[in-house]
Amino acid sequence: MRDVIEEACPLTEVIDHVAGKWSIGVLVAAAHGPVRFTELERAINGISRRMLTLTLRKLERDGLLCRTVYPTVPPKVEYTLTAMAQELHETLRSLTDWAERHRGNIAAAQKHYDAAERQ
Amino acid sequence: MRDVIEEACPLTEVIDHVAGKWSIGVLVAAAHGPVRFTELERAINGISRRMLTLTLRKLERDGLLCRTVYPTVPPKVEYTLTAMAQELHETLRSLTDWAERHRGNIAAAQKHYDAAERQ
DNA sequence: CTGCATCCAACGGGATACTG
DNA sequence: CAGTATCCCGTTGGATGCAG
Repeated sequence: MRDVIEEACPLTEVIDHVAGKWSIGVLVAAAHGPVRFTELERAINGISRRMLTLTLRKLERDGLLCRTVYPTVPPKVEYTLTAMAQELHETLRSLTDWAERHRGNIAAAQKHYDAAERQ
Repeated sequence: MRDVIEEACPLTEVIDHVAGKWSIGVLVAAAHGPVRFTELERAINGISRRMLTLTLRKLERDGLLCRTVYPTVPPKVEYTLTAMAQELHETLRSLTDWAERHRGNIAAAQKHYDAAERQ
């Protein structure tokens, strides 16, 4: 069998861009237009300021998020998905569909597996 | 804005199933038929026995992988994707496409971002 | 051949406090 | 408002050795 890592490489790259605990949340929250820092903080339940900042920086670095600073007082910063990220967001819909079709099966499989182990 | 976590939930679930460092590799390696433990170990470059085992168990628990033991000497174990996992594997193709279309842009964005930071 | 057990290092991520 | 700085801990994953 061929080296599978090389074959799967582009796939793992995508995953890495969104694999953080909060990346998907930001992606979804910013999908329908520009969002401000505090809006994100409220929309993404449980995220800390620190993690929000880190996630935003990472997504910005990857070219998925566009950061616009308005030099006002108090400061105002808006985050927008890039075209690339919009496309990704739509692509991810098929994954959501898969998840919704099979989440029941998965839960059942896990339950069954755990029951068998405990014996 | 609504609670985004809830909305993105099924999506993060899928990611979790595949987010391990090696899960995708196993998924791809097993996509074209049953594979044995040692085959996987060789196909997935750099994986340790420990991590291979852990990854296999996790995928099996999630109902993505089917484990068949042949009670021979020496032992022989085959891993096969379940129908659900096959479906997932095909769904992931669209992600691969996205990655291949944009990996250049992403690399450029990162380079640009890093250059701007270093000033 | 196919694992499991143990030890250990690195990293992600939470809590908290401070700032332009 | 939109961050940055520190500290700290749990989890992930690598290395190695043993076993059915």
